[in-house]
Amino acid sequence: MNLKELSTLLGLSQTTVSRALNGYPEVSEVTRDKVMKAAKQHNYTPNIRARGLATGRNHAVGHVIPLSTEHEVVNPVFTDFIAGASEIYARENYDMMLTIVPDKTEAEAYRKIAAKGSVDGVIVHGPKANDPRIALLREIGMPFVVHGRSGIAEESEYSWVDMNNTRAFERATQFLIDLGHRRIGLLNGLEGMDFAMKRREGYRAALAAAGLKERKELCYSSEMTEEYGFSATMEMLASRRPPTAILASSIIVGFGVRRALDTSGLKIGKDVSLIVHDDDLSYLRNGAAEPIYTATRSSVRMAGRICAEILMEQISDPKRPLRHVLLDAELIIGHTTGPAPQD
Amino acid sequence: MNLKELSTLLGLSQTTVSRALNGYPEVSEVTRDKVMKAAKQHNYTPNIRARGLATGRNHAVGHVIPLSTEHEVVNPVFTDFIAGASEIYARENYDMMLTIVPDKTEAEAYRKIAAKGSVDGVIVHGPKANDPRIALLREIGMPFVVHGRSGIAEESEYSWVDMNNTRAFERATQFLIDLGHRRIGLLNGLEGMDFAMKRREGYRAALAAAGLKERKELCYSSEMTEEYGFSATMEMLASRRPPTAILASSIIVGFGVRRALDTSGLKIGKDVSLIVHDDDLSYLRNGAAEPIYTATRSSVRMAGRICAEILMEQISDPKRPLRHVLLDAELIIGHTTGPAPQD
DNA sequence: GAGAAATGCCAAAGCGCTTTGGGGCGGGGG
DNA sequence: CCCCCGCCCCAAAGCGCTTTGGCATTTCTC
Repeated sequence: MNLKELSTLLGLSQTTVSRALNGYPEVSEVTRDKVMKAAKQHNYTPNIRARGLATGRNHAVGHVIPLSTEHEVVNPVFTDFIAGASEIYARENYDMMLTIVPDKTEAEAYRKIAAKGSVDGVIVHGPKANDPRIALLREIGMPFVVHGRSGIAEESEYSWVDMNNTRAFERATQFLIDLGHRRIGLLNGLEGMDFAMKRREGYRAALAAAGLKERKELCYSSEMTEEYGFSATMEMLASRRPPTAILASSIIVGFGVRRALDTSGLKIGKDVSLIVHDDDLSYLRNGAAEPIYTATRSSVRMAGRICAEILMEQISDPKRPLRHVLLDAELIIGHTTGPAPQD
Repeated sequence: MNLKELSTLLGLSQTTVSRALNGYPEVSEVTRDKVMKAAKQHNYTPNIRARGLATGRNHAVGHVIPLSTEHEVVNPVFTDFIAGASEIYARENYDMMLTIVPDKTEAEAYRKIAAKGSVDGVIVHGPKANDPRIALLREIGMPFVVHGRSGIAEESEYSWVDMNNTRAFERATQFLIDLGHRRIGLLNGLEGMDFAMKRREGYRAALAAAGLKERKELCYSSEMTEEYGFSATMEMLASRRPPTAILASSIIVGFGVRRALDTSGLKIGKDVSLIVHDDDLSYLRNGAAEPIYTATRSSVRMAGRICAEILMEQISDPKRPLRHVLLDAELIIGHTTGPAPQD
């Protein structure tokens, strides 16, 4: 069923039917009702391509999600981020186009997407500390929102939604120091990612404030897998001066830490304390009633919603001022932290 | 840059340029070369909507992924499935449209997608044991491939890619029985999902073969979260006759089991054995060199690739016979299983 | 009651592409 | 020398929609 068929069926012109459907004031309420009913009855939906061609607007946004070339892993937070974003898209009747791209060829992917002209805007995932995509997108002139930030570009020059990584890890570290811990391991995300840099800064700041030095042998950074959590912890535990507390950049890494401690016969929250960052993923809830892990928490699904909302805004009126949203992570106390053991 | 501009720039007609670009034989090689070069140089890509309008083919496929309404969780295997599928799409220059839909309104979502006409085919995720979507899609007449199967429809009437859930869980159960286990807990996926039914069948078959009865109090089914693994295990352990082995439907559930065992002071692989199903997710690798968990393993990323390939086939030639791919899961031995403890 | 202002509808152009149905031009066969 | 056939290329139609500009018809104003 297309517009033409529907309109002849109704004995009206295509113009009128189109206008009735799109809420233009030039048609009477009686006609509009009739049209609406007929459309519903015949399950008519305007062909999105044709509409896009005619209006120049696509009612679609793109997500380009980077695939770590080295490790072939796509960040598991995307499911929830996208779930959040798609709530908004559904409401606004927007489509979501997904492209998974090896991180090396990302820039090219954006260019291609822009040239194909099938989306009205994009969301940038996983910004590096020094990310060329921001400049690229500004040059192309396509609306975009960054999930996170990138150290290199002026923050005021693009829209972003980020959590306060620095502050979160500063507080977590501080909390451990207050509990008497002096040797605190950091299992950070992949070096080069902006969020990882910022977390390390927070960690470092808290240490400095307590007059402690950052020790290189306690700082790891890698793709955030369970195996990484395990092996890095094992390595630290085997060292001459093992940590009494560990900061892990994700709950999955935390799983690995837990396994390493078990394997080593150490009691979590007693022999070694653990704080994880918790993205509040739906399939990785940090406990039901009561949190299991002490964690810095910030919902990535919420971030998805906000990103999408801002992007919609930006698309519908490109003149709108840029938006910057900094989400605060809460520090929630679970069962994996306790006072530093006396030695 | 559009076709018109490019063609006047070259002093050729739009027809010729279009044909040169699309590999039609009616243009000379010399001209084709010139056109290709110019296109590359000016970063020209045909507007996808216009092409779609003209050809009736969209060069896009849809993924509708169900969002568990009750639990608001989207299955974490999608990241890897989609990563696999998108390898194929990238190769064929297809776009991927993603829609996340509360599972209640899925049927409607498919209808809408069909009416909008923006994709050439879809992949069906998370089929229920009794899933109306298959009949619906056949009725609509849109090419589709199911990831998994659905008990209700004739398997020969649609294309699917599934792993051998029944066989995998039968083997795993068998393996535990051979180790002397008699009380084996099953932490299955959500009841109603086809894969969960099939896994339970396998479990039951192995028990029956050994002359054992399936015990209701040892069979759980739920959304596959860590918390579920934990609490179900705790519950079983607290019962009069706790299990000596547990079968978990995902590695994440397995994490929860591990935590429950730790909490209870039980040694995994000694006091209680554990086998998990491992979808071989990139961010949840079951160990690096050596597997940690004893597991039934089947790569969901591979399944994604195969689904996408079959769908492409089906789209390019709808007359092609339907395809059915049954992937076998391997049983890999890790450190979480051992002989049943003597009591 | 005549002119002005709404009101409700329509015809046609145009978005950027593919594709059908020619048409000019050079070369080989009769 | 003429004709016909390939080889290359082109003009124009059409995909399904929105939107501009315009034309009746009705309602209002004085």
